[in-house]
Amino acid sequence: MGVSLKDVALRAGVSVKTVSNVVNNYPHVTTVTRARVQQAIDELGYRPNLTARHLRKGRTGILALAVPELSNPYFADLAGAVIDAAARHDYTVLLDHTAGERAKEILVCQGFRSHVIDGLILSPIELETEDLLGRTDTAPLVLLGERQYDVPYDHIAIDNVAASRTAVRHLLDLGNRRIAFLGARFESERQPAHLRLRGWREEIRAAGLVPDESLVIATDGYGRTDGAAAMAALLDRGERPDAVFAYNDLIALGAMRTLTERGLRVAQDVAVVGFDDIEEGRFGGVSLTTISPDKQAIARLAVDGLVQRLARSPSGPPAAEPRRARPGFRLVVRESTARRTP
Amino acid sequence: MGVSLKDVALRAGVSVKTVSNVVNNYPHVTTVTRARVQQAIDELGYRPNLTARHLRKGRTGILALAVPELSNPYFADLAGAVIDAAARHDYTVLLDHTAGERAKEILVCQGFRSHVIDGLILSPIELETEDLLGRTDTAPLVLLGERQYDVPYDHIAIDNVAASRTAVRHLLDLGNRRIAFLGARFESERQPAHLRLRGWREEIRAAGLVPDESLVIATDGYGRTDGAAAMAALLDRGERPDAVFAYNDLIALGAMRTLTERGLRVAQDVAVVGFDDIEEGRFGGVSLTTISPDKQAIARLAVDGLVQRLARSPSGPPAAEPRRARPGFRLVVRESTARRTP
DNA sequence: CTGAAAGCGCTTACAG
DNA sequence: CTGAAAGCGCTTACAG
Repeated sequence: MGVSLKDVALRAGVSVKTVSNVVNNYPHVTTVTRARVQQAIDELGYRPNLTARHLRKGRTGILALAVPELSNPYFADLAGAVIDAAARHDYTVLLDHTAGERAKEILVCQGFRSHVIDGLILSPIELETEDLLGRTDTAPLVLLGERQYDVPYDHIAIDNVAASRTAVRHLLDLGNRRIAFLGARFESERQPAHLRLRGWREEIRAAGLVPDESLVIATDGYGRTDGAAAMAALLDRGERPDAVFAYNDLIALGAMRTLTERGLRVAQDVAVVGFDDIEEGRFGGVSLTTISPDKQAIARLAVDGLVQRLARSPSGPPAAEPRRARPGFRLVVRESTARRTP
Repeated sequence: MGVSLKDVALRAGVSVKTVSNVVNNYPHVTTVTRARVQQAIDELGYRPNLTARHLRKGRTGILALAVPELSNPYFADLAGAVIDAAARHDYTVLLDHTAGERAKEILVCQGFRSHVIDGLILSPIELETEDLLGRTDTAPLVLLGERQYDVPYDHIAIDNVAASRTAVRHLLDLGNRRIAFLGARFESERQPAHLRLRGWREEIRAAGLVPDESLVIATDGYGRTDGAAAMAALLDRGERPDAVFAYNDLIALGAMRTLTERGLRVAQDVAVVGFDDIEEGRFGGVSLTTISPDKQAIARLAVDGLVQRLARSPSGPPAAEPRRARPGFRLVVRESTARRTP
């Protein structure tokens, strides 16, 4: 179908080697030869077959990124940042989403129909340590996010406990005492929300208070509707916190919606802090105070780590020892925690 | 590095052909042979090299999707839907974003470092007809969205004029007469917002009114900040519309933020309608009335079209004649256009 | 039902 | 500075 190196070589009256040299911009090709080859390329409309090149070189130039949901703006933004970071190294990104389901996460880890990728960046939710230990795919893997694993893979995550403590301290400084925590799946040590809940507990204790576990509400998922339902459940139980710290912005935004519907004023009646700093939080009726992780740094660290490993041993088992990177975060104060006017 | 078919064949004491047959689940392999081969595969941990398979078959199993921005929830949701639709056909998705810049869109069209893909789905903003006519890449292409081109490629878009008219009629039915239009790049016939602006004009005329062009505001981009700025500009000019129809939800949400900041009540003072039906619109302080395009259908039509073409002529020039598909849409009425209590 | 061999389009030592 | 040839790992007519 396509035009091959051989066709170009034939037309230019040189060997394929020479054409290859021209295509790959190798030095040491006579100007005149180069011109002749280039002309043949143009006339024939030759385009190199990357698949063949990949087969030969053992690399594809493709990185995969798997996140729970693209519909969560945090992950959509992260994906954009990863695509940009990858482009800087001439890599292209294959995107997948797992819905946060263990089976799908395992599939992705195992290189499911993806022997085509050079490396993988995964943001897991339900994946277990054993799934990772049983991994047979040889492409380098970088883990993202709050989950903790004892496995020999690079791991990139902000300090979730410290970030949560910062958020809770802000709420305490404002005079709040009954601070609710809204989040999903924090039962076990290893689960996603665990570290943020721990930050909530630690900071409340550090203030000399006793964490009120009845103010901890488990959401079903990580979306706006989950936050709205959790807030409603809390209020229905007759609890009336003076502040809410949510696992993420989406849950916080859902909670704010419920507060408004119930006639409670965000900030004045109930202060709210989220986590992620998605742009949406800045544009609601009341803008949202939140923890802003450095997404650019996360994307860059993930991609750079992969690229480095790839340069060292193309698709081999972890050569260098696994790294844990800690990108930064900051608290962004907005209207949802405006100081109450007494 | 990896284990090849040959290694497995050697171990199982059969030819590579037989191993290939087993791997590909071809019938006509003795149960005993199959078992022996399978055992060798397991022992060696053999994983087929997809790149080699691709080279041989001339197909990669990868579809590319290029959207303007992943940070726009509409496109993030669309990307998710495309990934799911592709998975149903055993295709995987390479994602790229163009920032709506012509140069980047051309690059994507030309198969920029992407001879690895079987087909391309592109949602263009600035791309011109000539860019498309000059396309040399042979991978089938499906165009998405409002832009109109006279080119031999599949095009999938809802009826933007009809959708806009529906939105404006809703506003008129509510008794609004001064309806502003907020959108980007609608100057030329071919530009993205042109059809939606046309719908605004047509419906106002159909109501026996004269479209007031001073209520048409060009935004810089398609985001929340652009909508907020456009609304502010309009109010600063002393105009006080009784309704706003925005090119998309993000612009509408930004406009709503400005209205609130200026002490105007959304719905009671100024009704607002957006376009896209992103989830965020349902959770603001005031939920947003919007046009909801059938994203699932759009994704399905795009992927199915590509897959069909691929089945026919793997990466050849458009064999079948180009199709224009028209997925549906509906108006979703929410609080931002609640009937005014007189 | 299975084997030997060619070839997908490229890169890369190895010669000259 | 350029050529002839092997080989990346697979699939697929062609035989048997």
